[in-house]
Amino acid sequence: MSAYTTSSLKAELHERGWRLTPQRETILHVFQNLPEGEHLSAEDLHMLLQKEGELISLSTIYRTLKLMARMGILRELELAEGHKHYEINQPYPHHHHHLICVRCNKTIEFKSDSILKTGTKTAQKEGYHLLDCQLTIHAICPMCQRALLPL
Amino acid sequence: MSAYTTSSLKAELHERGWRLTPQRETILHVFQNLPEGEHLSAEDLHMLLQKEGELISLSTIYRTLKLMARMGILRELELAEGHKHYEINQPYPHHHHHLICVRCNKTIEFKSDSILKTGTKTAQKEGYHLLDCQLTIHAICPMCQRALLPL
DNA sequence: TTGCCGATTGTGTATCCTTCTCAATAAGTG
DNA sequence: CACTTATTGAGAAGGATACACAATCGGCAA
Repeated sequence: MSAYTTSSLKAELHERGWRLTPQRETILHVFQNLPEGEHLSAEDLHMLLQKEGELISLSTIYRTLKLMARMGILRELELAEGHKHYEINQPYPHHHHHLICVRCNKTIEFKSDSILKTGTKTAQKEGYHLLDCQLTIHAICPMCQRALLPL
Repeated sequence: MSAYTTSSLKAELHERGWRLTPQRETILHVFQNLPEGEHLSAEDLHMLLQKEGELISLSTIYRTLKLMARMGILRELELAEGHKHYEINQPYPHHHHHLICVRCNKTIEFKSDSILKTGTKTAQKEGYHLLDCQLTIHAICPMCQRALLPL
């Protein structure tokens, strides 16, 4: 889990016989420049790029998001039902976790050194190569508790 | 986060004007009797019930799984791409987390009191009503590291 | 710089999980 | 026992994601 630059992306791609394309570089840049706490779905990313005049097909977007998640560059988040969100996978001390309301999807980010340590240690102990480690707390936010809405 | 019985399920359903049906009771029983470390997808559950002669429609299964997850009775797990898995949401000291290989989906369970504490404290601090708290570690298992397969 | 090989892209299509619709059924209450 | 309304089941619909394949282009070696 470390910060990525275009050249480190290129290096890691080449290591596996893969290629650095403008599309991959563009997508990496988008996530690098995203404010902390923001995350995008495939559709979000597609529309955002269109607005900027970058026409990258949805297929490529899906392929790239999955690729970068499996490389450990992006984190795959389950913040809402039905689709995934992605954000850059930042190392300590920017690494964080999510507290999510299952009713309205209001999400709060929080940090915890000890969790990251536990995750790192657990992966290491089992011989796994760590990509991402996220604590997801499912809960009901104060407003939704009061509302007493149907589930 | 506490253990559920038929009568506590009934009570909590009635509290909201809902009903205890044989289907809901049956599904709860299945999860209660599942060995620790096992988890089912909607499809798995459907087939398992068919084998036992319990014919519950897929629609009802999906509805019930979601309902129970939102009540905090079941945990929704993302152990593989494309579909969710469910397991009973057990309290301390059975509460556990998952270390998952993103390549082959090999999953290892592990426990951590401190994570559960952190999760509980964080939810409390924000006024959220805790339903579930799970650390998910995405990584590559030793075998897949050696295989050097394409992502 | 040029040419080649093969990875990657884009378009349209296919797939699969999950949700929805609605009439029929049945749980809970007085 | 009757009534109200939540729930079920069957099939259809929806939506996110993956796939197929021809066209394109990145990287490398001459």
